[in-house]
Amino acid sequence: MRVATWNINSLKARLERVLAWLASAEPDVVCLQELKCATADVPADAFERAGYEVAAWGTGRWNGVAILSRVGIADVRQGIAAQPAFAGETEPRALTATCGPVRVQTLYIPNGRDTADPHFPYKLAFLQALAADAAADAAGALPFAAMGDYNICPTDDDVWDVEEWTGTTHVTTDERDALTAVKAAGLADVFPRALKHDRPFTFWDYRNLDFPKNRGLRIDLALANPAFASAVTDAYVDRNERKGKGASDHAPLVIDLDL
DNA sequence: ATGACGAATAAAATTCGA
Repeated sequence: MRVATWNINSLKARLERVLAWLASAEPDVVCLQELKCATADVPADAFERAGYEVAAWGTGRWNGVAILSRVGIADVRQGIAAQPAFAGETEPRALTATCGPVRVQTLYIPNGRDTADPHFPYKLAFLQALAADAAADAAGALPFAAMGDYNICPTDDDVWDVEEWTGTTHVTTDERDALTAVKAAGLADVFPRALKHDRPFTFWDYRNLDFPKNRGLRIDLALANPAFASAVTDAYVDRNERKGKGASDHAPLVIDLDL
């Protein structure tokens, strides 16, 4: 089966591209992030016509996550245990569901904004809660992967130019340590292959010709438990989806499984 | 082909993203 994760940067703006990609890539399960719409505004009928059931959680103009599946959706869980709030709100950043033979979690980890911004400790607290939340599924018998936009470059190789990113979020030791703690729950980074160039970046800023110049980051990750990781037959970043008018600034991470 | 940012909200300018 084929599983994918993709930060689409607005479902409303991306719907036609997402539907076209579903038809061409034929994934069985897709974890989406940054819907930027409320749950009630998710066009479930359009996905159903394409053969997918939908579990979604959105509150409005920011954040929002969903899981699409053509192999069933069961045991849906909204948010993570002890999820920290920001500005008094529990934001729509996580959904977990069982889809056929796998259990998946779609994640939109807080950006952090700036190391001096309150959003930064919020990001670290979210990751700390995630490490505890993931432990049970990680140790479970079902193949499980916590995938999505982690907003962290795990290593310097995951940044197009480390010098340019010195002192910014996404590359700090605090964030990388927090990510390591999530992995310590029993999850491994499913490292994808790049379709072009040497490194499998998943995000390129809209500005400054970053995509044509391959100034990218690898921040969209799939952290898998042993049962999931051992079933992986291929993983790649579909950078073709970053091309053209109306593209998201993220490309899908696609994982094929012998399941 | 991949081209100097894009989306939501709201109605011009601001916020957010990474």
